[in-house]
Amino acid sequence: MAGTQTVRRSPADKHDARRNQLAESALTTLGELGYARTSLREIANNSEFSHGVVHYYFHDKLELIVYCVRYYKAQCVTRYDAVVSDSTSAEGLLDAFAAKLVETLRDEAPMHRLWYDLRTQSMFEESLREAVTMIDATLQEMIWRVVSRYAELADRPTAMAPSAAYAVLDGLFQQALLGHIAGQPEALDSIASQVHGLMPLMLAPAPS
Amino acid sequence: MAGTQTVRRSPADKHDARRNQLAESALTTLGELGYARTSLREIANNSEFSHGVVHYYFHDKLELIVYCVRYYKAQCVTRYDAVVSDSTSAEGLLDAFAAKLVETLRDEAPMHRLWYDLRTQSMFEESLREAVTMIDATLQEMIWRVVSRYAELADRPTAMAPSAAYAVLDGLFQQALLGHIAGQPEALDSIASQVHGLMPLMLAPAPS
DNA sequence: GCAGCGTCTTGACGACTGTCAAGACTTTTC
DNA sequence: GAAAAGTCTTGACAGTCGTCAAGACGCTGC
Repeated sequence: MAGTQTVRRSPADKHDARRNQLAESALTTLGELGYARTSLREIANNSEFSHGVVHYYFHDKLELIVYCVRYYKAQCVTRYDAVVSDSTSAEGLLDAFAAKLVETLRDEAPMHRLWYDLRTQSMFEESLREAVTMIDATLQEMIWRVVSRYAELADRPTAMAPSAAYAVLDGLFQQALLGHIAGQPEALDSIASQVHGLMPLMLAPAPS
Repeated sequence: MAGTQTVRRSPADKHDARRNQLAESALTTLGELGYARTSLREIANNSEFSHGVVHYYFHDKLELIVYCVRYYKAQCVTRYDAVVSDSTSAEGLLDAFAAKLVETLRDEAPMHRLWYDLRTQSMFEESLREAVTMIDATLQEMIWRVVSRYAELADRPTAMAPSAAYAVLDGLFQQALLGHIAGQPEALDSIASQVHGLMPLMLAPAPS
């Protein structure tokens, strides 16, 4: 309460800062190794601390993982906001959206395979389910902002429910990620053209 | 070569039979626990053998897993063949296909979450990649047989590449599986109606 | 019955894991 | 500057894992 100036921060803030610092180290490790092969010692090795410190800031390994997942969400959710707000035509939005998809696929593949890993693990481990369900809903909203804005710019109503639109685009993205990681160079171009072909189908037929 | 009658089988056949028997025990365990949490001892517990026998029939844990994945494929690949061959109209095929999707989702959820688990793990573990890529291609062909037959019956050309059609339907299926396992009762009805809405979009617009 | 072979069990090994307690080091407080 | 509180390291624990060697069991051919 008192003394929280620019330099000096409250102990609670510092505590949270350390948790975030550990979360970032953990996310790096998780993105490299995947959920199953990531140990607390390996996470600590990728940070500037020793392995015991994790239990000072997190009660559990699971608490750390869930914290990481939620922390990661905050970075994801605004990814396409610029695409939505900056586009002035349906075609322009589509191009920008596809380009952003390709960019995120190329630059953040480890984070995305981690997401798919965690989502799949939640089918086996109930403790992950709540966080995963919440993020999945957030991602669906994110996609829907793109699709509904696309419909608005095209002056045509949407022809698909938000959940279906998300599932379908997610399927394309996941396939592209798989191909990209497997070393197929055509995966990036492929996702772009597939998205260009698919998005118009999400709108009601144009009044011709 | 000699003496292979109805009753007596060659040692090589018996060897293969044991491998398949172990593969089935392994698949049961993998479907319950997932790739990461499945140990060789647990697999052996779900069979009538002890944990050491695995190393008699398989060199590695990984060799067992890959063998399982390939073994599992043989059961998958013909799943929708009856749908394709028995349908006489586009609407009939669509209904049968959607019903089969719901049935497989309801009755074989563990096997499918295992498939998604292994496919995701292949993004981290290269040794799984070859088998996964091969199965993915086989599944894509399976889906394409459905879609192209659907187009044939509807007397309209397809408007989507095989890979896109597979990715899109796979996305819907995965979302439904996730919902179903998370205990959402509406997941089964939802996938049926979503597929009904999506499949017509895979064909070129009807000449009206 | 005995040797030989294929099959399977048992028990052990080294490595790795999450967890936690004991204490060292640093910072804050009075 | 001493005491107290907060922060971090070290080392150990119990457990699990994949792997493998040694040997037991059962079957076949002689």
